[in-house]
Amino acid sequence: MPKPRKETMEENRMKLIAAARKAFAEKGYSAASMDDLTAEAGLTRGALYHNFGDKRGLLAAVVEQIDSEMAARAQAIGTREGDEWQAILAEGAAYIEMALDAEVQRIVLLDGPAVLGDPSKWPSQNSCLQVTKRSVERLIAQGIIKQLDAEAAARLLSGAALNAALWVAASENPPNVLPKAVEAFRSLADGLLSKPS
Amino acid sequence: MPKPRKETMEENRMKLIAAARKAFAEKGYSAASMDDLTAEAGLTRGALYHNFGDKRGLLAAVVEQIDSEMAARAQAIGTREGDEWQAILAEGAAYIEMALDAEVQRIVLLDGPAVLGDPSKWPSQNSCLQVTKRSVERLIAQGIIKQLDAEAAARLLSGAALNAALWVAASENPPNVLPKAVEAFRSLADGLLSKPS
DNA sequence: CATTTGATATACGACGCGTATGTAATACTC
DNA sequence: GAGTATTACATACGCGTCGTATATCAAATG
Repeated sequence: MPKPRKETMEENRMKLIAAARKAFAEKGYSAASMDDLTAEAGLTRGALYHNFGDKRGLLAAVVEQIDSEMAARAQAIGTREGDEWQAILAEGAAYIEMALDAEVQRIVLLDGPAVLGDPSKWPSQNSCLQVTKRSVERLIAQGIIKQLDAEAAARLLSGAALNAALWVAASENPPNVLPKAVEAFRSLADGLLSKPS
Repeated sequence: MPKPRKETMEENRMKLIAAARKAFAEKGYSAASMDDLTAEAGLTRGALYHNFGDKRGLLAAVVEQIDSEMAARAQAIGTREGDEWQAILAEGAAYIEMALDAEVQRIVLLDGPAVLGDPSKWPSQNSCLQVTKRSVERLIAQGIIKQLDAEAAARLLSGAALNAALWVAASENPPNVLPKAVEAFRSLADGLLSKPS
């Protein structure tokens, strides 16, 4: 009773991605060795090149996984809120907190853009951005925020949030400055409102 | 009459930095070869390692140069404006436009953070951030914007601006989306005002 | 059961970084 | 001003890594 082939291949893909997540987060993309990384997963570079093409392909797969996890989490947090405006604020705060995780920071915020280019061109299309863009579009339709380009507004919001997170994480005492960052973010976001509160 | 030593050394430093700017901008940091780069400057890796320690050191020097150029330009643009609030808006727009330059983008926005870490920990202390932080502090003192943490607000503003630029640059038709980004940035910034206009 | 497909392993070549050592010219010291 | 020390830069080497080309071996297929 041999194991079906598709199955083991998918297992291997997951093992490689998992090992890559760890290696990329700990050593950074460029310092992570593919030999070490694949050995950690009990495989060799052969499997890696067959599945992902090259090192960049592997990074793209890892980024996509993390990005979609973040988007799902942000959306879940957003939909818990009563109104749509509170939802987008909560999403933003959630991004800031998620980006405090070293894995997210190193892989998605630092190495990702440097190696893969701007998030708007990623294969995964950057789920996080998609989510906030949808939120912005709904808020514009409802007349709650100004008639801006939805993509621009989403991009600025997310950029502000993620940069805030980088700043918090690099600070001496992250738990201490995190609330300041969130407060500043919420203030900034208020600027999008058509009727400022 | 031999040339003074300090002088030729400074010349060589500048030649290396200039060559590095070009190479890093064109090929990206990791793909830029130090052998090629130094040859372009009429030197060898010996000079490079003596002057900058390692490849990262060279990147740090390049980043510092570009960053200070950007800060000077932004400040010049800011002081042309009548009141302080208009000044900071103009600075933000200036950052967006400056970040459309491939050199700035590739070196300062992408490779810089990935290789050197968060800008707040750069040796140059990131002159751009310093400039906007000062502006924010003055505006807070004047009661024009809310009583937020100046560093947080500066960081968010700059993050929004620079992310906007990345988005614009990656778009199909940059000249077309640039005004949208600037408009969105100005709206966002309004959120910092203590008395929204 | 024979054959083919394809997923993974192995072997190879090339390149780039960092360091250790060499060299020559300038800057000190008496 | 001659001898020495300093040091800016060049050269040579070793190590590690990536990407590809080839080999192997198990599973799918007829």
